[in-house]
Amino acid sequence: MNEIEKFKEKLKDKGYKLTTQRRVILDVITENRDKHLSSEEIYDLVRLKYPEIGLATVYRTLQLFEELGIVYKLNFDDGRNRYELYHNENHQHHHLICLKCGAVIEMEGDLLENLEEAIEETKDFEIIDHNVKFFGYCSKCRSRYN
Amino acid sequence: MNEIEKFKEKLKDKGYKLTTQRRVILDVITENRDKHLSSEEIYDLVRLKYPEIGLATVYRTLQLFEELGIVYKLNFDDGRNRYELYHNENHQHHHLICLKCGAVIEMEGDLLENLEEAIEETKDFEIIDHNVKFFGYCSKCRSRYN
DNA sequence: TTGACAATTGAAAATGAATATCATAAACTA
DNA sequence: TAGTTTATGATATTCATTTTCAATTGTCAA
Ligand SMILES: [Mn+2]
Ligand SMILES: [Mn+2]
Ligand SMILES: [Zn+2]
Ligand SMILES: [Zn+2]
Repeated sequence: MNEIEKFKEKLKDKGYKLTTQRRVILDVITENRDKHLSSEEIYDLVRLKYPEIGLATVYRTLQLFEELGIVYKLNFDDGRNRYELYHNENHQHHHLICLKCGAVIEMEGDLLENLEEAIEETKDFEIIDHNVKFFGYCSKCRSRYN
Repeated sequence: MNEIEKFKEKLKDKGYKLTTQRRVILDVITENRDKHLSSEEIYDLVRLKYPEIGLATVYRTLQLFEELGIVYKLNFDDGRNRYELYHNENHQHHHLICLKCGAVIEMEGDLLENLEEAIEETKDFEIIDHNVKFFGYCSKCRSRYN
């Protein structure tokens, strides 16, 4: 079963229809799997392939994709939602955000075992997901420091 | 030197004036040091003491307090800014947010040594601050699970 | 203590991301 | 293909936050 078929099935499962718009939006996100695009950035890219699309459709579709577990919503504190393709391992990649140039670097590996264990024990809190961001200076920006 | 004097000095240092509005806003935040209030919640509390204050002043002041390191801006993904008093240790308390009741629990202690070390080494990234949130179910919500 | 001047304020308008509304259009299904 | 349902695009709306600007207030030197 190919990618599109899987996608179609995921939609059909919940009574959603496969539309050109949804397909194009998925394409754009897939072609930019390394990026962390905002809704409007996605809108702009989608319009290159499908100029008639409406902005509301993009917003609606991103919401839908999040529900379906196709996409993961990110918050980089820049006042807009950002999205990345959901890969199973999502619960263990962190984002490093450069305070100077805004670069976003991914850190694979969870490495939160200590902390999560301490939380579950001392706070009796069942962790479902986490959101870990580091702010600082990337290597480029460090070299041309002051 | 008392609290107000310190505050006055912090302002004067950068050419800011000590106004009644700023003093009242600081009071409200201080009296709620255990909470994580949003801008509008702060506005409502401030109005009880100083009804003539304008909403814009509250927003402006919270921004200013953040610049001055008096207050720390939080993002709990609920579409509004929240603030807490800055205490030196800020770089090491995490927030646990209950997905059911919205409770916010604080987890003292950093416990990110492993992770931060790995980042600084493998990514050559200098960490200035981090933002760590855990989403899950608090003990109350766990007991009346389903 | 006063006055000059810069900083601050409140009210109101403006912004910007996201959502809601609704008539029309496309997808699915029998 | 017809009939039903879901989806779409254009537009209006919401809501938090920011901007604007005339009027007020705090500071500090004289
Ligand atoms: Mn990522
Ligand atoms: Mn806190
Ligand atoms: Zn950088
Ligand atoms: Zn709870």
